[in-house]
Amino acid sequence: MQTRSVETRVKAASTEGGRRTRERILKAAAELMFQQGVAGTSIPDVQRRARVSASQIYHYFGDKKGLTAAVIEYQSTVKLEQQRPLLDHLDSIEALREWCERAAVRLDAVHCAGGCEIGSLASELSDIDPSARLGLATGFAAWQAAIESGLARMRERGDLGADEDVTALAVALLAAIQGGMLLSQVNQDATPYRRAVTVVIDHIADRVAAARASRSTDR
Amino acid sequence: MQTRSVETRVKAASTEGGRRTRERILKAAAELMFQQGVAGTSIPDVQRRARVSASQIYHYFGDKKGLTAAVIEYQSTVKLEQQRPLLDHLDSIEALREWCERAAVRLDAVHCAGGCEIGSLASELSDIDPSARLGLATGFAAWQAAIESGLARMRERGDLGADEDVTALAVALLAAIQGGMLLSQVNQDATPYRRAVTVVIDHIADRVAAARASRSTDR
DNA sequence: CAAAGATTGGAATTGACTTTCCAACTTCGT
DNA sequence: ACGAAGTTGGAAAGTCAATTCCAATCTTTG
Repeated sequence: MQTRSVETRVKAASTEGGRRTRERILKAAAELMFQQGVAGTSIPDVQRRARVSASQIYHYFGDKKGLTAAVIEYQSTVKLEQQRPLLDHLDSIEALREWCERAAVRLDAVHCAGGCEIGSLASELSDIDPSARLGLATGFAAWQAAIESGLARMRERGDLGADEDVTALAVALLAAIQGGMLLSQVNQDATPYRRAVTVVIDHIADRVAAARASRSTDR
Repeated sequence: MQTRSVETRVKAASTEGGRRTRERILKAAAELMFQQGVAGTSIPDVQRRARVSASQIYHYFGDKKGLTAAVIEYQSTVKLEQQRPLLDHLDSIEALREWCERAAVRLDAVHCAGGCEIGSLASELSDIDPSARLGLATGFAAWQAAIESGLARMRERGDLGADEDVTALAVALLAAIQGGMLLSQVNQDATPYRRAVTVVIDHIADRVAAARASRSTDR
C-alpha cells in the first residue's frame, strides 16, 4: 500500500539527462548513507552532494523512504556485479582466501570506515523498516548463494565430503565477514576481520583435508 | 574538550530520588536506543518512557551525546555482569555451546529483534562519534577477553595445543556471534546465528580433538 | 529551622528537516 | 515548429527535535 502510493508518485527518468540526474542522486545518497547512516543523511545533504534541487529527488524517488529503498537495491546489485568474476569462482580454498583478502585490503584503504555497505544498512534498518529488511535479506541471500554454490562445487568435485553442510559453512563465512568487519570498524584495524575469516576458512580447509584423508583410506 | 565541557555541566545524583531518576532515564534510553537506534530515539521519547521532564535528562546527562555515552557504558557493564557466571567458565566446548545457545534462545524469544545490544550501537556510532567508538571498543574487548581467557585455560590444561592462537579463535567466535546476530536480525530467524557459532565452535572442538590425538601419539 | 543545594516542571527558543507546490525551462514526438 | 510531457529551481508550510531557562519544590546540613 505504501509501496504502491510511492510508486505512483515516482516518475522513471525517460530522458537521457534525467537518467543521469537520477543516477547522480542515487550514487550520492548511497555514499552518504554508507558514511553517515540513513538517519544521519538528510535530503539537503544529498542535494549538495549530487548538486540537484529538492524537487529532483522527490521527482525520482517519491520520498526519503523511496530513496533509501533505491539505495539498498543499488548497493545490493552494484556490489554484487562488481565482484561477479570473483564470486563465480569461489570453489577453492585459495579463491576464498583471495576474495576475503581483497575485502581486507579495501578495509585497510579506508581505515575500516563504514564496515560493510549492506551490513551497516541492515543493522540500522532491519528493525524499523520492514520493506527495507526484506530488500536487505534478499541482498544477503545473494552473497550466501554465491559462497554456497562455490562450496557445493567443491563437494561435487570431492574436495569436500558428501555429508558436508555447505549451507552452514557459507553462513558461517558470511557471518565472519560481517562480524569481522564490525569489529574492525570499531577497532579501526582490519586485524579482527582477517582473524575471523581466516579461522573460518581454515576450518573449511580442514574439512577438505579430512575429505582427502578419508579418500585415501578408502582405497 | 567536548567531554570536559559536558562533564562540567553534568551533575551526579547526590540524593536517593535523584539516583533513581537517573537510573530510570538510563534504562529507558538504553531500551529505546536498542529498539530504534540512537538517531531514532528522541529526547521526548525518553521523557515519555521514563516519565521525566526534559530538564531532568539534561540535568543528569548534559546533552544527547552524554546520554548516549552513558547508555554505551551501561550496556557494556550491565550485559557483562549479567553473564559473569557463565563468562567466567568458558573453558570447555560444552560451556561455549551452552553460552551461545543461551543467546540463541533470547533471540528466539524476541523474534531476533535488535540483534546485539552493543553491536547495534557499534554499527551506528563507530564512524560518526569517536568517543562512542572508543567506549564500544572497550566493551567488545571485555567480551573478547572473557572468551580468550577461557580458551587460554583450555590451552594451559592441554585441551588445546600449545601453539593455538587463542586470540584469533576468540575473535572468530565473537565475530560469528555478531555477524550471526546481524544475519538473524535481517532474516528474523535465529538459524543463521546458530549455524555461524556452531561452525566456529566445531572448529575449536576439532582443535581439541587434534590436541588429544597428538598427545596419544607422543606416548 | 533556615540557607544552600538538588531536583523538577514546563514554557520558549532556535534550527533543521521533510515534503509540497508552482512557475519556468527543456526535450521529444509529430 | 508546437504542444505535451519531462525536468528543474527555489520558496514556503508544517513538524518536530535539541537545548536553554527560570521559577518552584523538595532535601540536606549546620
